[in-house]
Amino acid sequence: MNEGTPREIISRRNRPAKAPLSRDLIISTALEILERDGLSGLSLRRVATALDTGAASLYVYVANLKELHALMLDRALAAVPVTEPGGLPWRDRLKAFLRAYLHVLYERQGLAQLALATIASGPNSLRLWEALLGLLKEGGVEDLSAAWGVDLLTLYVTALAAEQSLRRESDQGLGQVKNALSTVSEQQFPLVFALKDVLLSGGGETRGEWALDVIIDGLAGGRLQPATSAAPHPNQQRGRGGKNNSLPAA
Amino acid sequence: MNEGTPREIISRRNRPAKAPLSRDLIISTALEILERDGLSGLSLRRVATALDTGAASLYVYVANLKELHALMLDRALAAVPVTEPGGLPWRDRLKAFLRAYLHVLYERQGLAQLALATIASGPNSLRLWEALLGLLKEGGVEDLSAAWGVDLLTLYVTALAAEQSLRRESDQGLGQVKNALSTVSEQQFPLVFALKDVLLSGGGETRGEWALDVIIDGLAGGRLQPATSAAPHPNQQRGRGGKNNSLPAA
DNA sequence: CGTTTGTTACGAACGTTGTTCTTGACAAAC
DNA sequence: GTTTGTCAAGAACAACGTTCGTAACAAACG
Repeated sequence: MNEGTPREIISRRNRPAKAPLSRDLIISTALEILERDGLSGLSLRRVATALDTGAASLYVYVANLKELHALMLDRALAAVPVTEPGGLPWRDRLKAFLRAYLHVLYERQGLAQLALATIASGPNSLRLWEALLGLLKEGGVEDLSAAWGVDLLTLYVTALAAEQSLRRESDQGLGQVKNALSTVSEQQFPLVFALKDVLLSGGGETRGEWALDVIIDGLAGGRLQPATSAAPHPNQQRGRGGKNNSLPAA
Repeated sequence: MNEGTPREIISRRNRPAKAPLSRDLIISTALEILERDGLSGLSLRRVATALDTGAASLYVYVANLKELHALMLDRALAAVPVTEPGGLPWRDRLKAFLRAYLHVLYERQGLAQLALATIASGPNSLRLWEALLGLLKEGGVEDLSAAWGVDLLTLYVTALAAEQSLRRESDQGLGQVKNALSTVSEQQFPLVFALKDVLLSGGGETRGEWALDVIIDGLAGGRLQPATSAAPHPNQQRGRGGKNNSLPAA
């Protein structure tokens, strides 16, 4: 453990053309490979080859492939802006933020799938959490709902990006579902049969917009009071639509 | 392709103790291994070893590891019941259904992570889609919202189960976030600092219940009319709180 | 009964993967 | 000039998915 020694990672030997290895360089190179070849094309050995070195050399700067994944995710999340664009209402700002989040995940091939498999807890994740909490509290969402809402929103945005990312590799992803839907018999699954075209519609932006609206509606409108006790009332039917908000506990 | 020949997969040679290989047997064995060792512990070779055979033998019945994953997922989803328990209101039935769905995914170790990485289009998925569509339409959700809502609900339930499943491998999952949260400075991220305990609270059932309520609220209350055109109004502030439920179709 | 045919089982092998061990090279400190 | 600490990187290991070739066997055919 080198504690107390604030080591600089400057190149100690003067290599002529080859840049010295560093954590940042490894992360950048890995992100380039991820963007070019997708998540399945990313491996430690490929990163090492791109850096013109051996795979073992990377283990000085990165403990694990998992740790590299986490570092890559946090680095990529730096591209999500949190500065609010001005005097827009909180709901529009929240949607803009989530849209930007979704966009960053959707932009880089394989990043969303990486985000799903990685628990994000780096400094950039904290920055996004802070921004989300601020927006939710600004909208009048109470503390507990805001805290859990952060998790709900980030989790769903990530999952949505990953799903749409899977669909882009179209032949296996969308084609398989399309095939299954086209062979559905009306008698067995009448609703699926009737809506099979609608089920596949709305690719790309439209669907994400709609979904974000749904969740924000649920978060903002319900003014939810999650049960703080471990065992909530089983029949606590939280009121919807403004009516019967105060049911006596059954 | 052997079309027209309805081949029976009965054992052709009379093996004394060893059961004959079959697709179903492979799937069952794979699910057992998944439950015991998790997704990372599942491999074709392990399945083959458990079946007392070589890995190459499985390729007669299963084209791919990916295909085996899809088959496993569909088999596991057969455990989700769709029969409604009686005269309960649709909202309770929907929640019960989703709870059961979540439970099945959460029960088997690694199944949720498998579900996230696999595009489900087997017969059992169709069965669940049909049930979900029925429940949503019963609640007055219109066609387009219902169709997209099926995707939203299943995607989120899967992601939620996977997240909580990741947390069960506690030392890496939850501990990492807990660590990051404990070292947050109040000045840099005041909101995260203030809510750091709440952010981690509500493990297991409570959080899932709350999240399902939020989404159903958003789906049912908004009476959403997703924009069918590519460019919806930017300032269309859809009504909340039970008022103006009957928007004219845009 | 002998031969052919089609299918299943499975060892062997190939190319990758993540990770560790070990050796060698080099700059700085003594 | 020698020692020390750090980084680079080749070699090796175990495990992976997948393919190839071959042996075993039931059924069909002569």
